[in-house]
Order: sequence, then structure tokens, then C-alpha cells
Amino acid sequence: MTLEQGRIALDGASPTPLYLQLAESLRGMIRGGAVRVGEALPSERELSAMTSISRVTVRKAIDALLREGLLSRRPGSGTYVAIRIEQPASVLAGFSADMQSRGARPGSVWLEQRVDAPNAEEAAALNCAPGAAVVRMSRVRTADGEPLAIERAVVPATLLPPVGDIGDSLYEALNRRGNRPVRGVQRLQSSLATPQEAQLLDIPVGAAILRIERRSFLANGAPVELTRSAYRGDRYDFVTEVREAAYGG
Amino acid sequence: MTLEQGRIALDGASPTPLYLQLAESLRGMIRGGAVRVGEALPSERELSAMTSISRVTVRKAIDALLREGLLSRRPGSGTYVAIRIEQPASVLAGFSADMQSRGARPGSVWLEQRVDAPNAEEAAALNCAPGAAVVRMSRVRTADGEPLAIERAVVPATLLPPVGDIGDSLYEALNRRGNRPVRGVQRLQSSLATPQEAQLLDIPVGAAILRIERRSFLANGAPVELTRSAYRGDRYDFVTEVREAAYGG
DNA sequence: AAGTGGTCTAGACCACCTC
DNA sequence: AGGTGGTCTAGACCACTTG
Repeated sequence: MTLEQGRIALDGASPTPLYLQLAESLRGMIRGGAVRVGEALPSERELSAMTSISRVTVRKAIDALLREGLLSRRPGSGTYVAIRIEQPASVLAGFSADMQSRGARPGSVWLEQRVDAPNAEEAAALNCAPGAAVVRMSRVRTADGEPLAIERAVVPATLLPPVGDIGDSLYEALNRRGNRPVRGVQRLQSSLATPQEAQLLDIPVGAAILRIERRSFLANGAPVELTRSAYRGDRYDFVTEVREAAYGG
Repeated sequence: MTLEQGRIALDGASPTPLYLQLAESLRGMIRGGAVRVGEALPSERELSAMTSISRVTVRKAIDALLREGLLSRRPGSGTYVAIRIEQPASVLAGFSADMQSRGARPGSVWLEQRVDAPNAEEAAALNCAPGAAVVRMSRVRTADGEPLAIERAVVPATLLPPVGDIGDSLYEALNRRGNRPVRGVQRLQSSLATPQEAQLLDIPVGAAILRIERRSFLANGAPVELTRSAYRGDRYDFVTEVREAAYGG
């Protein structure tokens, strides 16, 4: 047995279910290195004895960590710390939240921020009149100070605070106005860096670029943004979870 | 109660666990319209009584359908058939189905197909013993006769028909054995074509390549495949839908 | 042969919503 | 107040791998 019982602190009186408390403890130990990658966890029966909670509940905690990709089970053998810890961040998040969930510090260098009229494609995508006002935002997005992506967003002006109050996180600004997108469609494409992109991202012309076009929508279906981004191919990967087609569809 | 007991056929002697049998029955009823969208399922205690299986096991079946997005639970109220979700191309489909949905004719040129032992990474990803048998499949995938991608799949041999009977669609072969993946995690990366890839895909060295690594899983969580693909960047884009974080587990 | 995860049962109590 | 899902227990048997 590799773990010391003292490290697992569970509170039966807490409103947090025991299995989530145990999952959190195990998560902390794995991240902290108390159990190394590839090593086995104590068996379910051992964990049950160590923590005085039933094996069914121990399994429920392990189930949660399995879905996070932190652990892997081998029947008849044991439960192991997964080799690759990948963060399935297929939830709808802006650049800032995405970077924070990856453990990097997000930043921005503004290229353009102004109110403008939409072109035909933008008006169609945002479902707004050709004469309506949109906010056009172009930035170099950085992670820990290094350029990672070029992001060009177009948003109906009515959904945002005044241009001066938008700050560095578009999604945060939308949230302040109660206009949080709940659904989005993204299109990903592999491409090569143009000379302009190469200069802004500090990479060679012709380097790999991951282009992402995102359209997102409010709960009532109204379009929120049309954003086109160009990510450095060598520094960024996109993780998504897919499920079986629900039905009919 | 909307369901008739007669519709749920469970076989205690079957090697398939009861909770998966029940999940399949419920899935069929929902797809067949026996319970309409927005309607409540019989309560867990009712299902338990109807099927003579314990409530814990009934919950486990419902858990699986929740993860597929087919059902939604409301504490204190009931379990409901989820509102129909608009499905983009981010559903879990193999190359053949993906191409057909895009209106192209899928094809294959085999590079390799054999039973082998997994390497360390594959054994970890597939949760199988180092000495287990896996089927290794490498193909150039074509759309309307044009090379579009190089696909290298590794699947536990136990999940597949004999190697000679696999045919050209991996997912179809898995389905024949009842091993349909219901969930997958994909990692996408932009990259450049290596000389070997360039030759196989008939593109210049250094052209844009979209690399996709997919791990997919059965309803019971068992890993099905580890597949690495290299798509022509100029011919393929990947569309995915993102939602606000919803289901908690 | 011993240990492991995989499955299953028959109960129980709680917080919440309203069938 | 009665029903619902949410949680939890203390056992049990199985198939499998091999600490």
C-alpha cells in the first residue's frame, strides 16, 4: 500500500457526498505525486477499509476519476494512474477560461477594437440587419506571455457593454450583461501560416496553423459571436468529446 | 405508468450485465417512441419492481443513458426523455459514416491488418494486459476515390470478428459483434505532412495535415479503439458542437 | 490460491418537489 | 404527505489476472 491513511480526510457531516470527497482526495494525491503515473492505487477493498466507507461508494469515486481520464482500470489486476492526463475541455469557454483550465496565464495584445457595420456574411451569421452595429475585436492571444493565437471576433453591439468597458475577456464581458452563450458550433481546419500570421505569432511562414471558426448562441437561439481564430499548430491542441448520435437525428 | 412490462425483456443468464440490457431496452423504447420527448420515465422504484432488478442496478442503466444525453434527471421530480438536441457532425461515427453524411463515397486501401501485441501506450489506452491480442489496422482512406486520410487503428482482438471478416468499415464490424462505441475523446492538432504521408496522400511534403487521435469507449466504459489519423488539411474540416457544461455525473 | 475489478441485492435515510 | 431522485451500507458471487 502506497498511500497513508492520514492523507484522506473525509467528513461525514459535510453536505458534500462522500464519493466526491474521496474523489477530490484521490485527485489531489495523484496531482501531488503521492501515486505516480502508471502505478496502481490501493485496491477498492483497501480504500474501503482505509476510509471506512463502503466499496460501492469507493467505486463511485473512482468512476468519476475514470471519466476524467485520470485513472484506468484493469479487471483482475488493479486501478492505475493514467499515463496521459488530458483535459477534455469541450465545454463552451472563451480563450481566457480555456487557458486557465490548461494552467496557463491568458493575455491579449489588441490589434483592433471598434464599432462597425457588419459585412454580408457577418450579418447573416449574426442574424442582424446590414445597418446594425457590431463590435469588431482583433487580438493576439497569449499564454504565459507567448503568442498563441490570433482571434478576430464580431459581436452585435447590443449584447456588449460600451466598448471601453469590455476588458480582456470577451466571455466575461458578455456574462456581465447576462448574455452568456450556451451553445456553439466550431469548425476546425488545418492550414499554413501566412506571412502576416507568421509575424504576429512569431513563427515561420508556412508553419502549421489550426484555424477555428466559432458561432455561438444564447439560450433563446440568438447568435452571439462569429469568431475566427488562428492557433499555433505546435502549441495548441483541441480536445473534444463525442457521443453516439442521440436518436432520430 | 406509460410502459408495459412486457416490453422489457431481461435475461439473467446472459453474459451481458443486467444494467446494459435494461439500458438497451430503454434506449429502444425511447427511439421507438414508447416514451415521448419531455415525458417522464417510470420512477426508479417502479422500474425496479417491473423488472425485478434492484434499484441500484436500475440507476446504473439510467446513468449510462444520462451520459449519452438521452435522459435528464430532475431531483424530487423524475427522469425525463431529453429534449431533442440538434446534432451536428460531432457525433461518434467512423470514417465510412462520416463520409456518407458528407455525401462522399468512402473507400480504403489497406496498408496493414494483423493481430499483434500492444505496446505500452496502447495497452494503457485500451486497458488490456501487455500480453493481450490487439488488431492493428492501417489504411489510406479515400473519398470518391481520392486519398483523404491515413488511419491507424488499434482495437482489442476480443471486440472484433476474425480478421478476415472485418471488411472495410471498422465501426460496422464492431457493431456486428455488439461492441458499439458510445463515447469518444478526440484530440486534434494541426501539423505538416511528412514525406511518407505526402506520398500516400498525394500532396506536397510540408502541406497542412489535421491529426486526430481518437479513443472511444463502450457503454460500460471499456476502451474500444485507439486511432490516429492524418487528414489532408485542404480537403477536410472538423465540425463540433460545444455546450455549456451540463451533466455532472 | 489469492487478489482484483465487475456486478448485484435488499434494505436505509435524506432533501427536495409536487407525479 | 407521499413520491422522487441522491446517497450509502454490508454483504455476496463471478471472471479474471497474477500483485
